[in-house]
Amino acid sequence: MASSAGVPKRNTYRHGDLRNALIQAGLELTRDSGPDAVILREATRRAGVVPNAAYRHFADRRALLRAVSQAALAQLASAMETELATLPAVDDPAEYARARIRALATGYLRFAQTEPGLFRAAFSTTDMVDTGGESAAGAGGLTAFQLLGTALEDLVETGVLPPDRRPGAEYFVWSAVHGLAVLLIDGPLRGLLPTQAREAEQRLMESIERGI
Amino acid sequence: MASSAGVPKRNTYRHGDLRNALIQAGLELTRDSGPDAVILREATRRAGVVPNAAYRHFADRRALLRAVSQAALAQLASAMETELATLPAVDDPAEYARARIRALATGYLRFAQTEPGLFRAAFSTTDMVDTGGESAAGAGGLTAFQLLGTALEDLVETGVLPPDRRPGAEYFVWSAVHGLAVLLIDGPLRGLLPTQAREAEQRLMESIERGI
DNA sequence: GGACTTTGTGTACGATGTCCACATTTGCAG
DNA sequence: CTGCAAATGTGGACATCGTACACAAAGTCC
Repeated sequence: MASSAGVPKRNTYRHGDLRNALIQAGLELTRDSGPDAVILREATRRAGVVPNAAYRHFADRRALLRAVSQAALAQLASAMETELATLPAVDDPAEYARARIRALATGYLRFAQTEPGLFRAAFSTTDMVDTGGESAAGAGGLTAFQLLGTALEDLVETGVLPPDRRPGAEYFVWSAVHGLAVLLIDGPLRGLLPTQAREAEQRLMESIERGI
Repeated sequence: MASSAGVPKRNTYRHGDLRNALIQAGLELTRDSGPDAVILREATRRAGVVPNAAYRHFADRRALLRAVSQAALAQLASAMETELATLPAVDDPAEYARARIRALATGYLRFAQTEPGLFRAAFSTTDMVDTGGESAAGAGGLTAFQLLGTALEDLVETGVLPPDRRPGAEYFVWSAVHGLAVLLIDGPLRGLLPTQAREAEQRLMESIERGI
């Protein structure tokens, strides 16, 4: 019932790119619900391979989940980069730096709400030591945190953020944005109308700018 | 291996308080890791009852998990109340109102770090419609959000928070605190030394006060 | 062209969630 | 009281999952 012979039935004994196929399948699985939906057997099924084949590429289910998580983090980073790219040029460098922060936050929140399953997966694994690992980076080669970091750096250089308030700033910004994202998709703010969600986002970003 | 006859072996046919026993067992299970550890069969085992008995009290595993989640939310609220209670009296009502907010945040963060498993469980269930349900309230009868709400109310009354900034304020405060909690126990900030965690908390609370 | 390594297969086991039929007890109507 | 329905617990069964172990096929390298 889960898989109805939708697999191309490879004729080579080797799959060729199983590891990636499994991660891809994992992404699909997590997409419409969350990391719990990443079933090892189902992933191998979709890759047209016997369950145990997965163990040639991942130590166990959790290892697969970690890889999927990395891929999801990369997508998050890409979403943020994309949002950055839409920024129109602004004369005032200070204002531009501020706009970049807002854009990053918007990209983060947008991604969380558009792809809650992937977002959950991205932050699921308790033992993800490497949110900074290169496999978590977006197309531009930077991870979500590095993106935020450089934006904060610019904020300091343009004189918007006093240097003595720079240390720890990412903790605050990131916490606020991440917190809202989580509350919106899993927490008690889930079920807010899109309009209300936007209001909350606006309100949050104002407070971030004021509080940073 | 999991359960080694540690159950009092009831002699009555009826358990008497199975529903509660199951929730209690669920809390124990979730305590040292998270909601995934809430195994229905294991819970019944600990209650000294056959697996299917659970279905007389819960529709399925997820229903049990919801109940456990509510209980965890209640513990969170209690932790916050406790933190509130430790506040020494202060003359300045404005300063006192501010201190209450800080205390609530501290209680929230402390609970998350002391009992990460319970904290995860509290916010695990995707369909928790009732974070405001009475079963989620602490000893004082208020839920975590109600506690925050009344504190914000006081902030307005004492003139600290301009009334026009009141709407949506809880989204911001809560997001920031919740976000840090999550990042600290699951996210990339996990593994921060306790001292560093405290610093991050301090920094966050300053920014919250500034940004609110 | 053979030996070694990598990758996929087959079979099997224990554990879990849940279903269905049955057993025991409680509580209430008469 | 008595008897019967509702509530609660038991037993057995099934599909599914993660994973272990032994084996098979296909690359790789001398």
